[in-house]
Amino acid sequence: MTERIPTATVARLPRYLRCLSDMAESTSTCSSEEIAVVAGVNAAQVRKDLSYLGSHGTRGVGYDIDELRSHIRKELGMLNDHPVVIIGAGNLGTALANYGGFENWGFEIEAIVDVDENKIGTSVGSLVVESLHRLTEIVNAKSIKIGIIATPPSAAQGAADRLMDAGIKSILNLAPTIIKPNDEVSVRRVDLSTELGILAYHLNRP
Amino acid sequence: MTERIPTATVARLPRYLRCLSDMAESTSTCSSEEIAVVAGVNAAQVRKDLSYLGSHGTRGVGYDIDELRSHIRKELGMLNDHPVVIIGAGNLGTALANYGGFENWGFEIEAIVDVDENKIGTSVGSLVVESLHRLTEIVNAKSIKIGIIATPPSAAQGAADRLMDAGIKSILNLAPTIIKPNDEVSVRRVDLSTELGILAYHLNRP
DNA sequence: TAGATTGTTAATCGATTAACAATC
DNA sequence: TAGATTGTTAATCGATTAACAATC
Repeated sequence: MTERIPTATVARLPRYLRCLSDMAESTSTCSSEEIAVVAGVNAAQVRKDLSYLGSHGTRGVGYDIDELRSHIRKELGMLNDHPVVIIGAGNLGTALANYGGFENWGFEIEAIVDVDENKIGTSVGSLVVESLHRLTEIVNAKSIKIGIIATPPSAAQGAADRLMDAGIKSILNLAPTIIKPNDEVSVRRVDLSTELGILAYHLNRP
Repeated sequence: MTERIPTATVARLPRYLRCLSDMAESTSTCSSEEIAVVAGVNAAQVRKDLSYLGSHGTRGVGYDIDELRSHIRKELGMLNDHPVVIIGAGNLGTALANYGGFENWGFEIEAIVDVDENKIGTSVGSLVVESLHRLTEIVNAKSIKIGIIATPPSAAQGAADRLMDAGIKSILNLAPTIIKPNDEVSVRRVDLSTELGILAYHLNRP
């Protein structure tokens, strides 16, 4: 139960959670096969993934949906609040600050910072853009552990360095560049150009 | 050369391209080891990946950077233009329409559509938001093969259905929900909540 | 008990990496 | 030729899946 869960499994758990939410409306119990069909994966995969959370199913019956959902939420840390800071108040940073999808996961955008004097002080949703210089102060005051980089690529490494200096432990990098983390932080990168590039590649070879 | 390249390799090629751009400023040739260090992967991996493009290196010497870059670009289809349509003119769709990172890949946002009467007709960058009803017409007129779904989750499947009806072949789904594709299209999903969720999970177990 | 379904083991598959012959 | 580095094979590693005993 406390052993390390493979990242591939962690990445699938939110998907199961969504399927379970949908299923909860019509039934209170479900089989791995049913989850598998809705989630579009193999039933053995579902059972294996769920077994990392401990044994919460009942042989011959299946899984109690509500119980399973709360186990997954607990495992993913969704029961806690996770304050987040965004670096970069451009289009993408602004979109994220206004993005509704984070809240029911416990992610709350607590601050958005930028270096541009013209942006500092302007409103983004319910937030006011702060100066990057105040990053450490803000991170400490709000106990922020997660930062999102939404800067242009040229500024991304600088942003990452500032985040690491400020004591951030996890970084989501949305800038199309590779940043060098130190040993203390985990980084994940989402590169929309690469995603489109993979689709474009498959366009040519069906 | 024309054999199928593994998706994992396709996903790394853009990264190599970026490293090569950086290196091109100081040298005209480089080894797999040098690329590996900058890209943060294993040198054998680099050679294996590049070997899918055919043998373009020189033993004892390394790779010609310019030549390798154009081989990768060609393989990824970056030499062609790829018109793209965005469904959803909310914060995320607007951010993408204004996102500069796509152009040098040959991706051009040709249209952005929405169902909201209040949004239709308004400007987003150099585009005007069009009605979703005009999707097929626009897709045909501009020979669009790639669509990006930037709607709320509840509208994502409908958006996907419209895209497939219109003859779109590749879909990038940014809505936090799973869409059911037909056999004709390839779909990739980017879910920022899940990415944050994975980071949050790692926060608790270092 | 008979039927259903889990949890887990073992088999399979695919991706990564080490090693090294080929060769510049 | 000696040194360097590719391209590729074989070994390793990890993830997925099939199979089935356990058991509700």
